Amino acid sequence: MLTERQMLILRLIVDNYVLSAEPVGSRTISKQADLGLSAATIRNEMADLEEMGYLEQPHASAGRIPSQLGYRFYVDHLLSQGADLSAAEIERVKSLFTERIGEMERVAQQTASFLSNLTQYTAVVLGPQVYDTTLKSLQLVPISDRTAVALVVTSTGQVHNRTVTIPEGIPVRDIERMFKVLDKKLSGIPLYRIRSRALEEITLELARHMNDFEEAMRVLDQVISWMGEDSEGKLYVGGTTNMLLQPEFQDVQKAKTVLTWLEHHQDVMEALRSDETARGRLQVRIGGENDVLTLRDCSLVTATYHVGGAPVGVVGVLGPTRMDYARVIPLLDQISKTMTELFTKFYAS
Amino acid sequence: MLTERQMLILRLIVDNYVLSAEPVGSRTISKQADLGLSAATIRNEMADLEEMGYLEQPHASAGRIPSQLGYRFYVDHLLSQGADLSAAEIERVKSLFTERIGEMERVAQQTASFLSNLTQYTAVVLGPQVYDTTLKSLQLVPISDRTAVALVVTSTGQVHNRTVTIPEGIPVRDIERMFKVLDKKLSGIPLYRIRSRALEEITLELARHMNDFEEAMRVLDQVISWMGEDSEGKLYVGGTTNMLLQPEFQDVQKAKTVLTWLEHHQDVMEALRSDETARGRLQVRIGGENDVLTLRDCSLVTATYHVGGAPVGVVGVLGPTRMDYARVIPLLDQISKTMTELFTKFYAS
DNA sequence: TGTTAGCACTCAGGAGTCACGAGTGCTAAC
DNA sequence: GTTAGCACTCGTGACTCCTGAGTGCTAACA
Repeated sequence: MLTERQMLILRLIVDNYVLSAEPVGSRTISKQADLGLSAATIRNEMADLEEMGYLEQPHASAGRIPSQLGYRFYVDHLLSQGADLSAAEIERVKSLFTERIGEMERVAQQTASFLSNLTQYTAVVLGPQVYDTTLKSLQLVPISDRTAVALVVTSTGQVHNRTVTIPEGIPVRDIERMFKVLDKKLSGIPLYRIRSRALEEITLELARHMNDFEEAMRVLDQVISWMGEDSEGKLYVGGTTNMLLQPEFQDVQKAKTVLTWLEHHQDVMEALRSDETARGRLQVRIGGENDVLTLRDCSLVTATYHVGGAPVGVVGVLGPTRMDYARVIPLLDQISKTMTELFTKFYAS
Repeated sequence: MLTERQMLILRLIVDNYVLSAEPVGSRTISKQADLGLSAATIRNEMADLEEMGYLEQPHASAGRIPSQLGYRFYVDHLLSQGADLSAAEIERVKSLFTERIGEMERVAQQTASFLSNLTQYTAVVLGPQVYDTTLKSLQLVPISDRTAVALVVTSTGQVHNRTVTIPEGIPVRDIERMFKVLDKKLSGIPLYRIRSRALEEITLELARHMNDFEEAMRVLDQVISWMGEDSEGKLYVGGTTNMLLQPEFQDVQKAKTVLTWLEHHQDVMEALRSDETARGRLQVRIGGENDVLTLRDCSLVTATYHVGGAPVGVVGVLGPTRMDYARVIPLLDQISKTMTELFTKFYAS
């Protein structure tokens, strides 16, 4: 639909606007572009682009800014070719991950902080999900007469722990024994199944070992009940305050809504997870394309990382709609690839 | 130095300013106060108070606002009497803590969010320190051939874990055996000592059991090395964005400095920890009294909570200097008391 | 001697006006 | 199809003026 020239102009406008955050005028383009076109010509093209919905005019005597549709076209068609990182940059990303291997749980945290530093936007990382991971070990460490710490280690190397209080009347010894039985019986079983199926299966076994069965069950439930919820992976946010660097968030009220949203990890995770299940590996949600109303002035670029072909987590960058897509997208692409490599290598057992 | 009447006026000015965030004029006071004094009289007193340094005038034709010294006097002398929570409120605070016992690690987090909700300021909680706590259990759970998760459980019920990579050439079995030996040898020893003393002590023992001693030592070091650092307790922040509610932070630049500071947990922890070692149980740092330059427009009210007489953590509220001290101080006092009770009861083993 | 009424003075903030300039749309000529 | 020229638009910043809240001071009062 668009002529070559129109696409070029649209691209130049987006590029300029991303950089300056101010409406781009025809003269600016005519001076920059190699094609020797006068401002008047550009103006005609701009008018056409506006009519087609790719550009907007904040007010009559201002330049043009890209519309949501404009960004979308830019991302879909004007970016793909040659939008890759240089070999040097790829190396740089990789080196950041190889430095401190062996602290898997912190990788997500580090990635968030690194990514936000690099982009000057806010970074979000959804830690590896443990849905189809299995139980590796279940342990109980007594602390005092009535308290103990229950430990759950998953096949992905994640550790979950919960302090449990032991009801009066039951010796800690008994509970310890119960956990030892469970450890043997349950290891290797997927986490999400443990609660439903495994519980029944071991009921008989347990009853044999224990007197006060009912009470003991309650203790166990304290540990197991949260496995479902908690197996969802944690959220890591980096560079929240970078949002305040952007001119579009100089208004405190506007900034507050976004920052508050970022504080509600549940909501953020939901937004990220919906991308995880999407078809593509890399998602770009521009402004109103976000389901969340709060993000109508923001863009969220996300990439999933995988283990053995299955998506296990999400890396994302949140910024204003006027985002430097040309930089963020390849970067995120590379990072998610590197994370996939890393996690695959690590979890391969 | 101050007459009764001057103190009353100072108190009224602070009370009003805290509420309205706008300079308080003489007429406002004369209308409110029960003492039948005209605005002119109040003006005279105000002029005196200003001369003494307790009040300030933003500009000639404006009302007065409390100076740092004014707040200090208010906190020190005008607040103490009857500045306690009502019995009902005390109950309310207590009930919030009794609801979900058994999740000690989350208490700090919950307190932060609860406190920020209640005050509309930002809340910071320094989780229980584990300095003089001892090792309860040290365990290794193998994940794959070359990786394993090391678990450290402390006498306070906290769990630390780290993924370790096992160097080629050493069978996981050997490492497992080493950990079992260590578990027995080290349990009961204070965390901060483990690295220095215990290592030497068990060297001989270990050498007997293992062939590739050097390499194994490296694995162990991965686990132990971070104990010192990590035993410092974690920081929990709640209601960061509440800062943006305050009129004094409507300027994005001002807000950004404070919010960014809050993102640097190390710095915040340092600020809190300096209060922990201070004499009093309850600290009020008003504006420039804070060492941190960033906080010169803020006040930080902190209270320590204890276990067995020794301070183990800090609860704090961060807000503008124009803070509702009359509300925050008793609240924080009560919360720290309740936390002390709670932790004491819990850690008593 | 402390308190009050009255009055002149100050000053931040909002409303109104104006000029500037960046940018557009349109028309006519190339 | 492209461009030069020109009239038109409109946000922005500078300037002025006005208002009202609040002060300080003085003189009178109890």
